[in-house]
Amino acid sequence: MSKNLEDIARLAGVSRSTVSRVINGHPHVSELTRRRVMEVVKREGFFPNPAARTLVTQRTRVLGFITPQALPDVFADPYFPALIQGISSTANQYDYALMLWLGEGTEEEERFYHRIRQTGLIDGVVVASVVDDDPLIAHFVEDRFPFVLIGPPPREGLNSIDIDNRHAARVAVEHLIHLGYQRIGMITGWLKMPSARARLDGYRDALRMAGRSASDSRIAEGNFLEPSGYMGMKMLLHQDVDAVFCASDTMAVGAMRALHEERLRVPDDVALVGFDDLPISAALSPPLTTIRQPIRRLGSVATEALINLLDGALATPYHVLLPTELVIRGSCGALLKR
Amino acid sequence: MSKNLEDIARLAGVSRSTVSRVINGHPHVSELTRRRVMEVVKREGFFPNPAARTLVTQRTRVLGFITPQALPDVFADPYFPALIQGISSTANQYDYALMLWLGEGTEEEERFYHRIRQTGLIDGVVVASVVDDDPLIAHFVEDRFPFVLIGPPPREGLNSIDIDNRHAARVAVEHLIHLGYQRIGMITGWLKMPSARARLDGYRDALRMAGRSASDSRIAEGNFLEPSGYMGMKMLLHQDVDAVFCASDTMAVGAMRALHEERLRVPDDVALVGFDDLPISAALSPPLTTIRQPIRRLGSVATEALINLLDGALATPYHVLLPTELVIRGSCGALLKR
DNA sequence: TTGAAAGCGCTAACAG
DNA sequence: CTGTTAGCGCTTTCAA
Repeated sequence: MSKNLEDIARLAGVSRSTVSRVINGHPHVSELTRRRVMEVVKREGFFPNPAARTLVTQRTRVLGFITPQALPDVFADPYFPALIQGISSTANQYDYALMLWLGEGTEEEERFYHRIRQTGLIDGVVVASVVDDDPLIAHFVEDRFPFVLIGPPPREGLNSIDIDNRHAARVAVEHLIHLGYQRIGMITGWLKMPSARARLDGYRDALRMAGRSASDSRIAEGNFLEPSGYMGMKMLLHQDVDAVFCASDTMAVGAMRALHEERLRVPDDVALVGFDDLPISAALSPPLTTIRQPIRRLGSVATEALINLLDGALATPYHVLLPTELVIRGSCGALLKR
Repeated sequence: MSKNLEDIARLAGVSRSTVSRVINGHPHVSELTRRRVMEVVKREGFFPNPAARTLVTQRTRVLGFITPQALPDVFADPYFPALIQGISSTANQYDYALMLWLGEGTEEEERFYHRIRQTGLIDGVVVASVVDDDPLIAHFVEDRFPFVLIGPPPREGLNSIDIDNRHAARVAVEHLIHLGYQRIGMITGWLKMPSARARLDGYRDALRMAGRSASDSRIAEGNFLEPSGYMGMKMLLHQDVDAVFCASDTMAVGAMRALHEERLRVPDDVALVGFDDLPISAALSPPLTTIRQPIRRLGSVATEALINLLDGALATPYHVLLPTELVIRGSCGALLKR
């Protein structure tokens, strides 16, 4: 049904190879033939069969995006859409298509990996949201399959990109310190994830640099989700905190719920800082002070890095940390005069 | 580097065709050879080159998912992740891979469509979040390219699936009516989207069936997003409403913000019902009464339909409306004794 | 039940 | 500058 190179060649009165050359923009084609061929190509709405092309070039111009963890559980929020938007738009910009694999948890990583590889048809992958020592990574390394990581801390031989979680967390906590809070607690993310640990480190950094001891009794372990924020806050209230840094806005919402339930006010009784800057965060009452991350950008930069890697133009090892921004709203109150 | 059929054939002492038969599970292969071949295949970790296979079969076992609108703007929320999870997991279940295209708004639909088609490598697509008479659809129809729609109202010759927006909205508003509210307003979604209009219709249905006139002055046009909920509520307050049905939870959050600002209480001064059941909705104060939609399921069912379509096993025209669920929480209060 | 051989549509090396 | 030709790795008749 659909025409092929041969048909176009015949229609244009040239050979198959000439049409191929024209289509691929090779030099050494007379301006006249080029024009004649292009005309037929346009008229017939012809485009080369990608499978055939792939068969010989070994390139598909398709990228993959993989998240082994079932994302919507971990990042119930705009993280995933924003990331994927960044990846998608950059891929398109460089004329790549995008394939997607979401882990489901129900399936062993081993099978997951096989599904990805057997599908073939991808030149390289962006991998996000891995837990530590994800076996997936080991496989990619072993198979020498091109990939770029989003999220994990820089490591030997891996190309990766992330936001500066540790620094961002430090900034958040320093904000509380500057405002005069004395007993600052933290509700952490899911500590199996590097980002969660980095934020915890940042919290400790801030306290240490302010000459305070970071008592572990003021640290509640959460998992990024709302209920864990609620429970974490309940727990921290026994520790008499006057401010809490939450490793996600979602947990901050949970913390607020706990506070409301106890008839405590934000920020008067307990101040709150979140992390993410969700769309709703500005609409909470009080509006949440939080850390904004350039998630979309994260996806874009990772994708660009991958494409460069495929072109042999990436200076490896490649490690980038994107800066974040403290967004000050009402949940921390003004300078305390204590 | 990677082995091919020929290599495996040699290793197993059979011909290329026999290996192909074994791999594709054809009958008429002796149990003995089958076993011998499979052993070599396993040992060598062999899998057939998908491009070569596609070249001859004209099938890729790859599905596409397309959303022409830049989703994160329209559905700032879990809609997108949930939908894509449903699609992805069902595709995987049937041993299909998934490709993704997100519209960017910056690009004309014409080019968008070409990008998709030229990439080739997909057997069919699931299309979500189209506005009315999206030119994309016309193209697919014209090219006889297999697709299933998520979201639009049933239409001649198109296979589509959706939740029953109209009925769901009616249920939501009837809930308010039963509770005794008298002046029920609505903040609509982006009326260019069929789902937004269907919800508006449902609102009118409920009022009409209760023998009330649906005064348009109590309808505020929004766009699904938080700020439009805020503004819509501000406007409706002039209309002296005692309850408001919001076409999205996100707008309900905005509405709450407006109410707080005016020092009005929910539900005592104004009752609120949302639509979506976001994770945070249960955590609002008061917790939001809302409509829960089976978004993940929507993706799954659409994908299954597409796969059946590809297998020539779909009874067309195919139109399905998935049921929703009213989730009653605190934002509507108890039965009023008026 | 198995093998030989013909293509699927394209790129690229080689001649001319 | 252009055409001829040999594959890329697989499926699928057709014979045996």
